[in-house]
Parts: sequence; C-alpha cells; structure tokens
Amino acid sequence: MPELPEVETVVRELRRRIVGKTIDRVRVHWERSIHGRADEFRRRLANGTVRAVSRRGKFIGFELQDGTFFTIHLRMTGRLVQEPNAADKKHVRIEFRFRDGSALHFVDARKFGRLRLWPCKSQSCPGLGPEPLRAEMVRGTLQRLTTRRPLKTVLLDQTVLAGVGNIYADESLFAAGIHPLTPACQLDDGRREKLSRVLPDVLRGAIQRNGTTLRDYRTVAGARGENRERLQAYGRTGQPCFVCGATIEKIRISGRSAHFCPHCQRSLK
DNA sequence: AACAGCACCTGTAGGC
DNA sequence: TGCCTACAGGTGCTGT
Repeated sequence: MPELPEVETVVRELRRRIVGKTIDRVRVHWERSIHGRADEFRRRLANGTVRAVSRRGKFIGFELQDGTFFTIHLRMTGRLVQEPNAADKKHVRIEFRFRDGSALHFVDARKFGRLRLWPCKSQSCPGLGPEPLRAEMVRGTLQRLTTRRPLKTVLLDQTVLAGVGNIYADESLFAAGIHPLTPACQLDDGRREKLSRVLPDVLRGAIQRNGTTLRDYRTVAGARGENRERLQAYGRTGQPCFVCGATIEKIRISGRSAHFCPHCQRSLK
C-alpha cells in the first residue's frame, strides 16, 4: 500500500523519533518477515545505535553507528508504530526495544512486508530506477523508453522509476491527460513533458498531506494521511470526473486496476 | 521481451 | 450472525 509519499512521511517521523536511540534487542514474532536468517538479524541489530533513517523508492533504510544497514519494505499492509493498540497486537511481526524503554513495532496483517540486512548502504536495493521527485529526472527516464508496454505498467516498474505505485501512477496519468494503455514509446513530446512535470508534483503534494490513507496506512503517530480527498481518479470508479463530468472507468492492466477518465485521457484513440 | 497466472497472506465488503 | 466470492496500496517466480 504505502508508496513513495507514505514511506517518505514515515521516514521523516522515524528520524525525529528514533535517530540516536540504541536498540536493546529485537524480538521476532513472525520469522518470514525477515529476509535471511532471523537470528543473524537479531544479533547484528542488538546494541546498535541508529545513526540515520533514509528512503529509497518504497524502502526504509536504517543505518547503525557500526555501519550495519537494513531495510524495511512495507508492501501492502506493513506499518510502523511505537506502541500497538489492541487491534494491532495480533499483527505485530517484529518488535524493536530501545534502551530508553521505548519501542518500535512492525505491524503487518498480510505478512508481505520484509526486513532485510545488506552488506552496506551502497550495496542495498539494487536495480531500482531513479527517484521521481524531480522533473528533469523523470523526463530523462521517459525519453529513454523504447518499450511498447503500457505506460501504466511502466510507471509501476520499480526498475524504471522507484517509488510509484498504483495510486500515484493513476493520479499522475490523469493529471497529464494520458490514457494508461498508451505504449510508453509512443509518448509525444508534449505529453512526456507534461507527465515529467506532473508526476513530481503529485508525489510532493501527497507528501505534504502525509500520504493517502485508503484503509491500513497510518503515520507512525497513528494519523491518517489526508491526500485521499484529493484523488482525481484512483478509487473513483463510476463517479463523475471533477474536470469534465464523464464517468471514471476502471480496467485491468497487467493484473492491476487502472482508473481513468475516458474523456480527459484519450491519448490512445 | 512481455504477458498471464499464481504465490505470498489476511481482512473486508457485497451478494445470497 | 453463515457461506462464498472478489478484491486490496506490492513484488517475485514460473511458464508460454
């Protein structure tokens, strides 16, 4: 669920809350939430002090004073909370206890999220495309595309751009007036320029509103993201387009739902 | 290369 | 308060 804006929101909160804290121990309640050996993960983290928290695409990075580097990927329902409420308790998968008595809990109903140790920060998360927060970066990436795959599919490909998921792919294509099935190599200069400018804007706007809460996503403080009310296409199937009044449609593109306005996003026909 | 299909999991919503 | 199905913000693997 969490895409770049939601992960960025969580990272900013974690910086304030856990940088400088020393991990006393890690409790693993569901071993498969750890990529690799759980006992090694526990051992490497115990007694480590958090030096920095970072984001790369949808990965949250944690760097300890001794150089140990690990990531958390929230996938669909992963969340980080300091203290779980009654409903969260049955879904706590990993528990970090700090020396100062505070804690951080990885809560994940669907168990898709993963924690992973890497040799070091520079060798983590290989294969990710560039961050889509700057128009020049997006423009360069889109210019190099030679594939005929639908743009919607390409935007979801983390090796092309890191951090875009189903919500913001749909929202940025809507804002750019581009049909989600448009072959990536057939983007004309005007639409490419538009998408390059609009994608970073959509993401930054969502970050300002602490992300989009549909159901599970919460900030570390437990708040909902406020970007949902701004969605123009995602989740609005059957409702009128805010721009032209046409009915928002939902189709399937490579196994994912794609929401769009058949009038505002006509670049296919 | 690119796609479909399934796997990984649980919760929820809707139809009956 | 039952049963059954479809669907969900993500990714990775297999087979065609």
